[in-house]
Amino acid sequence: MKSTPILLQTQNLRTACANCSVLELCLPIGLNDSEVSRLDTLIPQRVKVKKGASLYRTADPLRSLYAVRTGFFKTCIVSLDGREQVTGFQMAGEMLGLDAISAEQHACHAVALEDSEVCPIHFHQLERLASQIPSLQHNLNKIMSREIVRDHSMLLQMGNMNADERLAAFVLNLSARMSTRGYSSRSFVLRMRREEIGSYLGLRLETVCRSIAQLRKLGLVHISARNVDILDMPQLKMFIAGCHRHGPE
Amino acid sequence: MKSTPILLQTQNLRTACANCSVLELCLPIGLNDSEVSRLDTLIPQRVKVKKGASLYRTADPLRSLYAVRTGFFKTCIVSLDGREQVTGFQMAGEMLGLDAISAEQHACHAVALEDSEVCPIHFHQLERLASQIPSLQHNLNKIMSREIVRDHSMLLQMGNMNADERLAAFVLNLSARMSTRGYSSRSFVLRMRREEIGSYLGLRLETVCRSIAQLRKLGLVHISARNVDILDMPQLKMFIAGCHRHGPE
DNA sequence: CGAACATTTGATGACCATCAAAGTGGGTGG
DNA sequence: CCACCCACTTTGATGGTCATCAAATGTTCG
Repeated sequence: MKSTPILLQTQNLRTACANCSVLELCLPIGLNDSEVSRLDTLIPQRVKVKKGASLYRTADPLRSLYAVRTGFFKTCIVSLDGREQVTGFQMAGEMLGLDAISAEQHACHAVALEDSEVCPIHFHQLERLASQIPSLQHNLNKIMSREIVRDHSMLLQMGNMNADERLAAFVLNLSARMSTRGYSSRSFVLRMRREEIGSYLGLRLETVCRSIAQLRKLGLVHISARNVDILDMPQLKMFIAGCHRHGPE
Repeated sequence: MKSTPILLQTQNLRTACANCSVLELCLPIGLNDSEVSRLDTLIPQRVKVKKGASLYRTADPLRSLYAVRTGFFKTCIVSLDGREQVTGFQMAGEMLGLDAISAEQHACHAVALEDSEVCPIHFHQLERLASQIPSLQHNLNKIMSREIVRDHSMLLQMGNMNADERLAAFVLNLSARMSTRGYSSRSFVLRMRREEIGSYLGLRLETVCRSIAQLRKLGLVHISARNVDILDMPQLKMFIAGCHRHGPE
């Protein structure tokens, strides 16, 4: 464990959702100016999290939810006997900590995969404010629901797709999220190691490598180290729809 | 497809959460009497769903969430190329439809596995009422969060457990939920077929059979047709904690 | 009671995990 | 700035687990 629990606090000046680059992806989406500034009051200061550091750990009491402002996180759970499962990767505009609401304590471990910055939102204050701002409550409901839909899609991948298909779906998912944030959907950089991709997809890291090689051989993507280039987006989408030969012919 | 979309409507008399046997497990938990009766007003009538019938289908517009009053459901999603994944089994006191909030339409297909009864709760009315009753909103948040935690636990099972362990975890999960509802945790009846268990666990039905045989051979459970008897609860729990020999010695 | 459906068990093979070793790249300190 | 080192990645060889195909047995319900 080289992760350090140190959270660097920054910016005593009032933070402002209104100026945030992911305003349109995040909790305040659709709120009017006055509502946004009321939400701002729940975020006294942003918090920087160094690469490799934990934002929170399993069983930490729920204090805040966290909106990722910049950077990249993974969340993982660990079974009683130490088996680890990455449950998600979170990028700018996405929320961390939703699984803590259920038992008032975090059910997973959140680690920054690069130097990152989050907006902590005190949860009980958020609930109170949400009861006064219907669209804020609705946004929170939608964000939680979206996470449920995403998880179900992962279950489909783990239950019904082979290694190559899972990797293709993973790459396409990242691609779509990059695109939503205004980055290229064709070319981007992976923030996580092969082992973490593997854990997320229910595969070993060697299998991830082999699937990368396979997709490259098919001319669908080129992945070298952490650099991803999607060469044939339509075919890649066809690939996960099962429209490809399962035999090598 | 033999499922019929017919929903039999019953009971014009006012329904009453207050008299419901799963009041303490369901959305109204912790509400006071007056709050419960306000929630009641959102449930004009209960709906019966025959075994094999669909409560809703993928892409149906979100109208209501559904609390299961009696019976048993499965939810499943289908990929573009027709691969099916069971995403959950729901019993009395559990909510159906949470995944529809995200896109205002259902993301899965809900089918009754036995004659069942649900309480439809008009979602937009629920949101409005929840903004007036903080503990109702909090309950909804907790229920959604619990679903997220459950899904993450399923991902751990699919990603890190072998077939025998998944089946053991599945049986233990049902056992705990039966117990919560006042039924025996040691002896109960499965409502789903082997194929549905398999889909849920990311296994083929034949593998489910073999894992059942394996757990029987180890003296942990006896499963015959749909009847489950847990013979050694502590050992069964140890089993999924990885505290068992992986080789046959 | 019988037909349709569900479950069980066996035989075989595919896919992926495991073990092993070589190759690559990034960060750090000299 | 370069070289070294360590962590990460890639590729190969082998075996185990689970999927597939097949056939027999059991169960349910009209």
